[in-house]
Amino acid sequence: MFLSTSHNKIDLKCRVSIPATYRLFLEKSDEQLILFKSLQFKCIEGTSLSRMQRYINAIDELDAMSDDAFVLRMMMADSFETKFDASGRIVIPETLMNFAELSDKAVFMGIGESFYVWSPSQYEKQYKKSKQILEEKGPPKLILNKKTE
Amino acid sequence: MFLSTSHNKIDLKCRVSIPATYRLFLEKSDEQLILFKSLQFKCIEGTSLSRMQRYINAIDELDAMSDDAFVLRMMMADSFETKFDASGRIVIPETLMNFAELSDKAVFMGIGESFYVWSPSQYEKQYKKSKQILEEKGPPKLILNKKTE
DNA sequence: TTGACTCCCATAAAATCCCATGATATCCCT
DNA sequence: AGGGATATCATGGGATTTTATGGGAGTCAA
Repeated sequence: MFLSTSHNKIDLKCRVSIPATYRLFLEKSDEQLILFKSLQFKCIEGTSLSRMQRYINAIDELDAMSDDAFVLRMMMADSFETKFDASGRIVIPETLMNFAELSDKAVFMGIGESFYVWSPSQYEKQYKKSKQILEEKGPPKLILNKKTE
Repeated sequence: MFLSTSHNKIDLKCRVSIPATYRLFLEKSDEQLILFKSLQFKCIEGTSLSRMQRYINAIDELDAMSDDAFVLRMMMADSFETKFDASGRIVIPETLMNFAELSDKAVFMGIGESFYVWSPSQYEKQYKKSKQILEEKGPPKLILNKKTE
């Protein structure tokens, strides 16, 4: 599982250490790491190859000219398979650096099956936003055991 | 897996470097690269020989005398098995150069099981369209429903 | 002999590997 | 529970390899 948050440095070669817990999770399940542009936020999303595979399979099931197919193809085209170096770092592709407005610092935020990579300022913004929503609207209704019908 | 996007040059001999990640994916699974006219767009589609076989099988499922089968067979007839040179380039057949309106630049767009080769202007168009759909309609439903299984 | 195609060599830029180090965290023995 | 020994983590930088690209020499066929 990808959990917890950590703040790591991005060096001049765009290398960044993936938090050890994330790395171990991937290694233990013998998975490749995929990075791609988030469809919802100005951040990078990271996940396992096999999870990405699910979306790839979905493309074949859609009408090639459908709106969903267009968006999914773009998502694949903006995805990158990454490799760890000997010390557990990856290189963030330039496209993704620009998209997420990253420069020298990255905030890793684990959300279970995947994780987000934010610039510190974007992270601050999202963090404050969620805090504000929580204050205004109260805690979300969360149903853990949802009955199907 | 064919992922990510790259912009490569086509030289005077119609040679173009296949992105190293694509090439390695094919080599690792010991597959030949097939290029053919896209059935949906004005671009070249590239895929492995074994996936092409599935296309051909799908055509056989159709009524052999139908217009659909006829059109599909005509398109498939213009598919090419390609060879890499020592530095990982292929020569784009003239038929495909014309069909996709390619001249000196090619955009490779990985979409999972296959990839597209666009002229820069056609690529722009496709990219903008998917971006616009994303803005207007939001992410595909299956992305939001992030349940495993 | 004139194209068209293939093989071979060259190179600048970029990606990757390799080694080093300080800071934490973890272990282990008493 | 202390407290030093050991491993791991995050980071830096140089050396090496790979990638993308250009161009020429050899080959085959019409």
